[in-house]
Amino acid sequence: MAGAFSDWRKLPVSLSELCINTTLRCGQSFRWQNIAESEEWRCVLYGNLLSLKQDSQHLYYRTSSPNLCSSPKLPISGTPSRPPSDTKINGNKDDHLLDILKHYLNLSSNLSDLYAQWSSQDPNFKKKAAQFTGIRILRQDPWEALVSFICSSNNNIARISQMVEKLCIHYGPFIASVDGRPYHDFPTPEALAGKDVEGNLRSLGFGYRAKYIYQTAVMVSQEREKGWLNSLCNPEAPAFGVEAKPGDEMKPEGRAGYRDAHEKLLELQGVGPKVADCVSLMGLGWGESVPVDTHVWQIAQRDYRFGKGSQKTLNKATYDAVGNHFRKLWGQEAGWAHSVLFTADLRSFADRLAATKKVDVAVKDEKDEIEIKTEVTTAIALAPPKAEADIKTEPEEKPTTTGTRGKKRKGSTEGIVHASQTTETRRMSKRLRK
DNA sequence: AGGCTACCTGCACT
DNA sequence: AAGTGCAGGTAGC
Repeated sequence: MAGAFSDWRKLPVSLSELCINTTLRCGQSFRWQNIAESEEWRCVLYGNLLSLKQDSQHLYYRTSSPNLCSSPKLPISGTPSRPPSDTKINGNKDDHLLDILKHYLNLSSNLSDLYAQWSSQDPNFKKKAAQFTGIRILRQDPWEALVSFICSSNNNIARISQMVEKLCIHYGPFIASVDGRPYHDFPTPEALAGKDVEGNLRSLGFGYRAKYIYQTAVMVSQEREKGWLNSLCNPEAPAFGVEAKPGDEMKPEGRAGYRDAHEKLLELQGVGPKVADCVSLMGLGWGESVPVDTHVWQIAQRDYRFGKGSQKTLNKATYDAVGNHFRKLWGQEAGWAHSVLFTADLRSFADRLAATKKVDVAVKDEKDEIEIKTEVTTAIALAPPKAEADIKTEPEEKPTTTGTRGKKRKGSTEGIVHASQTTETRRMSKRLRK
């Protein structure tokens, strides 16, 4: 199977700037597949089968070799901004891959600085974020984000992922096959607007979302201008391959472009305020978008004194009030901060909070820069439940990491075992230690 | 305008 | 072993 891929290339990134093990499975993208044996993550991006893994200093990436996936693939039509994936055979395929990665992983901004800023404004964020560093908002394809989050309504992450996988297999272009497993890209709006799509999706287990997806695909592919969805992007964070332009000024309810995108998304079937905000944040690059779902509403009530007095229920007014509050508290990238707290609240990450024994955070000023020292001490593994002897645990990932094994809940073993991997002790930079 | 309720499905939990 | 509740909501009264 290694033969199907190019050699690993690496990019220097610290775990506090990016933690793929958290970012790729915290409910942003539903398409990344974890390969347990090789500790890598796979997904098709812009027609390329991409593979990622990470250690404390580097992000490693590779792609499936083009000469090995010889089957003629159809051109992806209908998505104008999607750049051709297999141009420049002898050109810089590696550079192209790196461009995709930097864009998708949104690597241009300094996450440590953002965490420091959010922490200084909000004690609750500071407390929760210590165990959840390196969470980055991905810049996903807007259409994929739209369909994925239509699927997400009244649903759980595991099934959303299954549904997105089915969309790709049944309606997305085939890209490559590895270990007998086919990898497809995400389907175009045209593909999902075809005949019998609604009925087929229903029989594939999509439930009432089948109609929403079909109707939205028809609207986007037939009742809107080509490139309409991408035109709703934040001009400072445009679709892949499009040049960035300056945006407008921030306001309490968000920038004008964000409000406009939100309003237009609401016209689509199956898209309410929450889904519109998810698409705005993760697909259109509007950092101030704060999706308020059941989790966030609970967080707002529990930690930010919402839900009292007149605003008992989560209606339109309360929804906007929560978003405005977090924008005021966290600033222009409030949606990023929101995502960190959302992840900390996910059940599949619950062991990370339970296992954490002590957290020390020190912030120090050095000229213009702010350095953060974060030290997270994790409890030694709790005794695994009885029938667990044969459950595979990952080999020691790093010599510096204490061998923890997540407290296991009944059932979902895999998520928990993986969750504890990312909790580890980090040291400040040498520079600061002097 | 704001507050219900039905809606598909699979899985954890009783 | 069948039954219940819930999961990153939305549309339509």
